[in-house]
Amino acid sequence: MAQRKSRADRRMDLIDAARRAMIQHGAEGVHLNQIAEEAGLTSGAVLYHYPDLRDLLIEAHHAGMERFYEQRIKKISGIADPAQKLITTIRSGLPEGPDDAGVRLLCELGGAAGRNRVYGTLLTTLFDRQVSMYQTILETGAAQGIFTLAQASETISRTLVALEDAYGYRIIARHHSIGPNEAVELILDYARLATGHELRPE
Amino acid sequence: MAQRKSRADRRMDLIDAARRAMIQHGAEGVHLNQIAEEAGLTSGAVLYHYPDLRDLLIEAHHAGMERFYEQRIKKISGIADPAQKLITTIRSGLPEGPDDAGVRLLCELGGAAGRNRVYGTLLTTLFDRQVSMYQTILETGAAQGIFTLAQASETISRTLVALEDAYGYRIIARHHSIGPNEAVELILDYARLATGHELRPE
DNA sequence: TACCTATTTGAATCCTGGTTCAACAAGTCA
DNA sequence: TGACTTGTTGAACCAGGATTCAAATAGGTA
Repeated sequence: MAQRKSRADRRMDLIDAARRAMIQHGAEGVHLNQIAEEAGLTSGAVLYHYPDLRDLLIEAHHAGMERFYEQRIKKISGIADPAQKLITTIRSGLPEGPDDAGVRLLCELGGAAGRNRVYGTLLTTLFDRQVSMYQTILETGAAQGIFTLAQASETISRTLVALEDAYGYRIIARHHSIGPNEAVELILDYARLATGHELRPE
Repeated sequence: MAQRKSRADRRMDLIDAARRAMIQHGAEGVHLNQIAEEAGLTSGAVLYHYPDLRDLLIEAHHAGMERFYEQRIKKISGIADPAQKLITTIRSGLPEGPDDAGVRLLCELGGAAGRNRVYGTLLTTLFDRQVSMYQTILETGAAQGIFTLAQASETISRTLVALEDAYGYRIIARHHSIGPNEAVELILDYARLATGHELRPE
């Protein structure tokens, strides 16, 4: 028998297992048994913790987003210079490669969001939070006279997040000539135009 | 009994039915019976034409993309002025609303492309074709002295297609403050920066 | 008209996946 | 230690989806 665990621990395991299973089989194509197997449990045990599987899937997506967002915040938290901060932020929004689990999960959601209000709201919220994140950086830089913004800070921020999203999809789909490095460069090229800063990575 | 049809006609019907069914139930969550019902047939009849359902799904996606691309080409074909052409092209790449069937189908594919090479290739090909489309417009405009390009035409084109994609997802997910009009305006705002043209719709 | 073939049905069958639940195991606490 | 709680299993059950195929039927054709 699988090791017995506390309710809280097991739920965390299941959320993780669901994340992995969804990446393998799709957010909507995933089956209870696949999640159970991924968690090293039987389907009964999964149902014991989540009588309604949809709740587990939503929690898994939610957790995936939080993790994604927290990781970004963490990566940029120590950087003082707005220009370097901007560069790092852009990098942190892209998948590391076609198999990047965090972004894969987000991409899964894109289609489902059209059918499922909860998923739509989750994605929308994430988008808005990322926009705010960029806006703070841009306005700090502008206030310090480092950036000369060519557009409203909200417009630039939305554009940056949109570009991350779109190139994320390209990378996941294994575009032959757009990988993580090319995507960073494409986005930076826009950012230079929008901030009037040369944005050279240190 | 459903009206008897020729092989070619029936296959077209089925492709259309599969498109509708996938939009309702997801590219990977869709079931044979749902497609059959959508086509007004029994599951046996569907299997008679497509012994392997995956072939039907791929053809349906392919057809959806072709239609999407052809519609864009058609909308801009009569326009001579590069600026107006650019504006119209941008509009034609966005969904008309959250229920736009063409774009919904494309969004379905985003997640699956990470798992399925065929889907990845389809999306990649579409992306590249759209980039070429923009590139032609930009270079024509530049040659005529109407546009003053601030970046390489390929970079601008990629950025434009990426923005369309990303805002398409936002619109499908029913973002509260980004609808088709706002998305057009956001993209145009970038296009102004990149082309040096004010891009006023006539 | 009568035949021939391609298309479609409907029922039978198999299979997969979800759901339930009694029994059991592993802790916990008095 | 023994009773109690909680987590887990495994088997039984059920629903529904895929697959198969003989039979029915519509259209085309000679």
